[in-house]
Amino acid sequence: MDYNFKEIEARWQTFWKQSKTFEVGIDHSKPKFYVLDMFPYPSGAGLHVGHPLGYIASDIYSWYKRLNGFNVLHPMGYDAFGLPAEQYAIQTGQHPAVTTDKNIRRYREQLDLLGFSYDWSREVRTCDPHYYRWTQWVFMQLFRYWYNNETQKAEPVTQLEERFSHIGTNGLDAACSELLNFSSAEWNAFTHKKQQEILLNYRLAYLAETQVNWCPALGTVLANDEVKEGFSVRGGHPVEQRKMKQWLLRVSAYAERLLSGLDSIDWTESLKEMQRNWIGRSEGANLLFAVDGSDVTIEVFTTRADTIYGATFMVLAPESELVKPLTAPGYEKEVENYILDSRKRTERERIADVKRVTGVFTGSYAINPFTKEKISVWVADYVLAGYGTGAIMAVPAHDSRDFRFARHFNLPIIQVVLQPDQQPSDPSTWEDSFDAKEGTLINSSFLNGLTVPDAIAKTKLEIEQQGLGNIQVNYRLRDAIFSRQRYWGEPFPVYYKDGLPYLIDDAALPLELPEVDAFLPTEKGEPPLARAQNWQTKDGYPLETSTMPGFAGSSAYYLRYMDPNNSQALVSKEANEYWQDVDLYIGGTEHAVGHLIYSRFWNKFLYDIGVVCRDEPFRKLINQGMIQGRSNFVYRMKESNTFVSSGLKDQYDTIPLHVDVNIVSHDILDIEAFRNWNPEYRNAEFILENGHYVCGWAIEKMSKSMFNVVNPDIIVEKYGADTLRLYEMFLGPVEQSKPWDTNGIDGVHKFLKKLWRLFFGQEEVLTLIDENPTLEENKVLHRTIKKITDDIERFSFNTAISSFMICVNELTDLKCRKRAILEPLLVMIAPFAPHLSEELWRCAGHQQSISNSTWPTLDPQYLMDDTIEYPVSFNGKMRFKLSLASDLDHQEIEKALLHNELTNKYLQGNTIKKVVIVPKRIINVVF
RNA sequence: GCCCAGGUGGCGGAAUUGGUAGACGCGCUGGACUUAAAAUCCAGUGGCCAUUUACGGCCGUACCGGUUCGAUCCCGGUCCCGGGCACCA
Repeated sequence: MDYNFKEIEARWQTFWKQSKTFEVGIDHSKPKFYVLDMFPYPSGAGLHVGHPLGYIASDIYSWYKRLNGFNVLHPMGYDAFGLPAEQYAIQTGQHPAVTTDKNIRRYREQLDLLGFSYDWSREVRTCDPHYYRWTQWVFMQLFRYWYNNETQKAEPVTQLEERFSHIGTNGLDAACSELLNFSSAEWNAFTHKKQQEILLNYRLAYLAETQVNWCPALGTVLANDEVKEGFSVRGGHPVEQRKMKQWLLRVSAYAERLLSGLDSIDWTESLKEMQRNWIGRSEGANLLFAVDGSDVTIEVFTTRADTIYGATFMVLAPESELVKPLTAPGYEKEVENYILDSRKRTERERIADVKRVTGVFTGSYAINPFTKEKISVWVADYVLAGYGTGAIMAVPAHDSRDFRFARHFNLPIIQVVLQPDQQPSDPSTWEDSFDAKEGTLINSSFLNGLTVPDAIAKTKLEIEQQGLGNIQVNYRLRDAIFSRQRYWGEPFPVYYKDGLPYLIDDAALPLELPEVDAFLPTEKGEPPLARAQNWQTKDGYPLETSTMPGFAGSSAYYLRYMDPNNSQALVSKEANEYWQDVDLYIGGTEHAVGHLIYSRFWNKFLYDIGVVCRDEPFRKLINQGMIQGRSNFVYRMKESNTFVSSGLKDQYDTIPLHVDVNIVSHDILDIEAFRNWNPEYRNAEFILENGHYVCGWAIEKMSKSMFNVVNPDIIVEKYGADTLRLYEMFLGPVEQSKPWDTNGIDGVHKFLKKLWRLFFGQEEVLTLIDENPTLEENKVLHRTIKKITDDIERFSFNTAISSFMICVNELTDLKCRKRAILEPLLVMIAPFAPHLSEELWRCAGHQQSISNSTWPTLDPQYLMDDTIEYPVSFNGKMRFKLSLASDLDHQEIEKALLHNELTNKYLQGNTIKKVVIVPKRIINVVF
């Protein structure tokens, strides 16, 4: 019987669905295992072969765990709010809910074709009110809590109010926007409105003024990737930075815990490193600079207080509140113009563009608190308002940006750190700054001769003693801006009274997204929700018109899968305590700092308030690589409709054009299909080589515009889902990016056919032999068990498939048809090729699904070898192999070696200096 | 610019702890089967040199240098490509 994948795959997909094979529930008799994929955003383009890569890997692992006796939670859903659907809605007028639903259905169809073992009864969609009521609910809790630095945990704002009414801010150590001081008497005397304003200063969800990319022509706020060089991508209108009142989440309160939590989880070091950099903890000092002839003080944060004697000027961020008071008469115009100019640049452009040096002098002078020298105060956009205090002391000799600035504006440069083994030199001869992390201090009064670390410590001490500032731990991690001036997102459960925000009743959740007449901002530039009729509470108070950002819905979805239909809670205690946390999380690196920081924050907060039992949500994390496209090219002769085959193209004047990879096979163009592809090519002529038109190729991003998109549907149609699953894994390590090339797929397809033949031979009915296996057969099986188990454990699926190929080749050579060998092999292949395995399992006489069977046990006796083939090297070069009994000791090996005549040949009369013997590995003769 | 990852045959990749570089597969070449094709099977396949009996020799993991008996792997530097950089998700 032939391998008929179409029939087999349809049969088992139906079977799994009907018998709910992969639906799971709480089962205390089994250990739990939670395997999660980062849920997709259902885009209109559907899935291409790159998307399922991680899903296949996680599906294999889920099967593997299931076969090893675990109760495996393996769900899937959709991250369904987002800009593309809204953009499409603006263009076509179609409601985003409609297009999103359509896209989800398409995604589901494509996912179903691949035979994943998801428990679809747990599906979630972030845009579903039953789901987003819990996103809104978490937001409400964030509003109701503040962060106590003393207990390192979130606590109810009601308790904070109580505290204020008893002792005021006395002894309070809270995460807040602004440090406040008041007594209980003052608190009690404040109006209700004033009290609410103050509480907002502490809430974990709070309102604040932030910078946004404002496009006046479109009347809306733009995302960073909608802005290019100061203009909107859509329409090319000018974009400026504007302050706007927005919701923020006080993520920074959790900075220390987000940092230390990394030590307890099994993520790659590189990913942890990215998060550490994102959190950006730095120890330093806040230092106060007086201003000459003014009572304004400039506060700077510096990690390099030791270089204070080299601080020769100061720089304020253009957004700094100090700019205005420090602009001296006569300088207003210039400063004003500079600030207007800098508003045209996005933050990213300001950080990345180090070559362009811009800035303006304020006309003011600060006093260096140590040298007492007057130093000029400047405004420049390389200083960012969001980090530290929005002002810096510039040490041009030892910071490259400060150096370039000083050079450009002719400001003094003083060397204060001397590199080890060097003499002081005149900074005016320098080409660049010396960004000194080590060395000794010079030109620095009481610090002279100290090493950098010692000088830092001594300066800090001095700062504290003299009251010039304070020691401070600073984080680069910023509070997350949580408002979007968009339609297609979660509405805030918030209304305004007297200009202050209040939460709506819990009972009013979910607050559903209202209908609007257009998905655009209003004429006044308000967000789309301002268009909704009656967007207000029952009492007539206006509701918030912003919506939540994309990461809101994805921050706790892994919890909702544990208990997706619970209408009383985000997740029940029982479900959370059973499923606990995600054991394995697979997704792309593009989420390394965004989603993966926010959801850790979100989870820690829920942990603090007792909703979840685990402090960290994702125990182990694997980043899948991207699948790139492999584009094909045809070469058209200029000003003609003649195409030249790749090998001959240099003999003509040609331009390369992308051609659809789906009409090219092994780089040979299907000329007929090409002519039909585009009317323009109907009458195309070709210059062939060896009777073929050979295309050129290149590795590029997989995208429609490159005509290199390959859909899983086409592959499944032609080769079947099992082949696609296998091939995606065979392509290379999951974590690595690699190009998709359909040409190689024959190899794994042939392998599956060969596997099929191993069971069926030429017969119509499958008959396995119940004889005892030979030693050789057992060796093949157990070597494979060892290899496959190891490979799956370390997520090396590509090498696992190679091992299967080797195993099947060997068993085919041995003509093995024995049940005791082939059945364990089948169980191991089931995670990779589930349809084919179920079919053969059934044909072998089993009534139950193969998913109910057990992973084979390794018998180490079959791994032993009596002899070892030692590679013998001379001075590190492998020369010949020596077969020796495996139980020989060091001396016996050396003896055997010296008796071998080849040894003398390669010694060429030299005397042996040393023989290195690594047991069971290698022999190296040194002469 | 900063942070992270990667660079091995014609191609995807393997080498798990510093120990035989190129497993496995694609492609290519030759052969078997066939009227023919498909399918299947067998052999060869990093480069250069040698090949007149046969054993071969040299080079080679982006580039330069170092550590080591031994380096694709560790260290220092350079180049190239990909991802992220806070409103794409």
